[in-house]
Amino acid sequence: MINSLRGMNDILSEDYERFTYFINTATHIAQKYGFHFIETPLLEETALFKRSVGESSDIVGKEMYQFIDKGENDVCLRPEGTAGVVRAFIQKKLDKAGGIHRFFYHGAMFRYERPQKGRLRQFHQFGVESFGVESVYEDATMIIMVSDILQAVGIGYRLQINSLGDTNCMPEYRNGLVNFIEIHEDKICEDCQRRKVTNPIRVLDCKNENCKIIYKEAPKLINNLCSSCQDDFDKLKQILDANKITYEIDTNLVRGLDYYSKTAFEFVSDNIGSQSAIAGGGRYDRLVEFLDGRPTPAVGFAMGIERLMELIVMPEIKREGYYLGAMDEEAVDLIVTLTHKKRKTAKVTCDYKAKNLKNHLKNADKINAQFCCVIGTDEMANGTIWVKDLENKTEYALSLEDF
RNA sequence: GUGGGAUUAGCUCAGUUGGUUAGAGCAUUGGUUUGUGGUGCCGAGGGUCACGGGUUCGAGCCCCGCAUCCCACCCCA
Repeated sequence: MINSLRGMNDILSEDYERFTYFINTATHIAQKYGFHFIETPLLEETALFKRSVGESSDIVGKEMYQFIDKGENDVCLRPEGTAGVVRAFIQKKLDKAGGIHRFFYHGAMFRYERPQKGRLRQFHQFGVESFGVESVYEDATMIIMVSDILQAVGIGYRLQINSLGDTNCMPEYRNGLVNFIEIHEDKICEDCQRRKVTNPIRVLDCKNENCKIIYKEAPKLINNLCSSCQDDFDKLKQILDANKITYEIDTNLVRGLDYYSKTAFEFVSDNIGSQSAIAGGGRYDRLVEFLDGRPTPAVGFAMGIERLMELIVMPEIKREGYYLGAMDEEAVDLIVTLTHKKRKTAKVTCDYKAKNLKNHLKNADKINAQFCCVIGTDEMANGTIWVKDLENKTEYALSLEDF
């Protein structure tokens, strides 16, 4: 038997119902916010991710499905959605066109990691990206949209926010942090010593207990923001307060992707194990120009659908459609014909085997049909079909023309 | 990539110190006082005990390897 590859799942039956229910709900909400669907390729040039997600990130460093194709191109299965959308945005010259462009997407992402609950090698994200809006109102709108989506599917969450600064204040802060790290260099873990060179901000996120204690004394970016970033962060909090979105400020929240600046946020759930981040996002004002576009402010988020799956509260399933069955072999042809006629307007399931009434009722009930319709000898004789509404238990005979 | 646990019917799980033919519930399927479901009763099918080796007279059980899942680390959605 051939099995699926490690960390790659089939989605069917009940899972598929949940999956599409989420996509449909999120799509509907994104459209209400004025976003438009965008589909980008699963395969992109490796350089795209190296330049956007960043060489120092774990994603690029060790988690990419990277290979050389038959045309000798260095390519990757996309590990996240933003890079491709930004590439498309630039390639279609929307950066030069100016104005505001808002997109949403959903689809498979690939990361070569060790799988566990809530972490797969092929997984699915729903995300949105907004280009051309500098205002922090847009950042808040992103957060509120995530909140709307989660609420719509019945998922509780905690929201953590932080500001990562911009080109004004971040470099200065980073220097200060590196100085601090160097003073304590002999006491921190190996990972942090590496991070000092590759991406010093990441040390704040270190899980090593010893390191955590040391970094309590470290300078905090939140206290070193330039006035523009500080104003935006204050405004963001004010907007969230005004819209009754509760949040926690997590000064150690540093997103793992290099392209973020200013607003960073993460939605977490306490009910799904250690892989608790269910949505994450933030502002990335520099990314478009990093990828050779005209400088364009941008902000977005992504949600991990598999992590949401078991939390989604599904709407009550309602009885729907018809079940047709025959009680005599001679009536089978007739109910098959009626099935095809009825399918033009309704969901219809047909049983090809003659059975007694009890069996048909059982079957109709099992598939959640609203009407169980049966033809037996009596009906054959007088040209009718027996119909029972399984919801309100009424039953009646219809002439075949009226059915 | 590192460490730990698990793997027995379609699903959820029992299975004694290693000892005849590996069980249950649910699901599937057949019958049922001969045309009334979601909730009766009786029966049936369904297992290479993940896979590959080893120890033993004998392995679901012990040992080694391997795959997958789960948990933790790392990191992220």
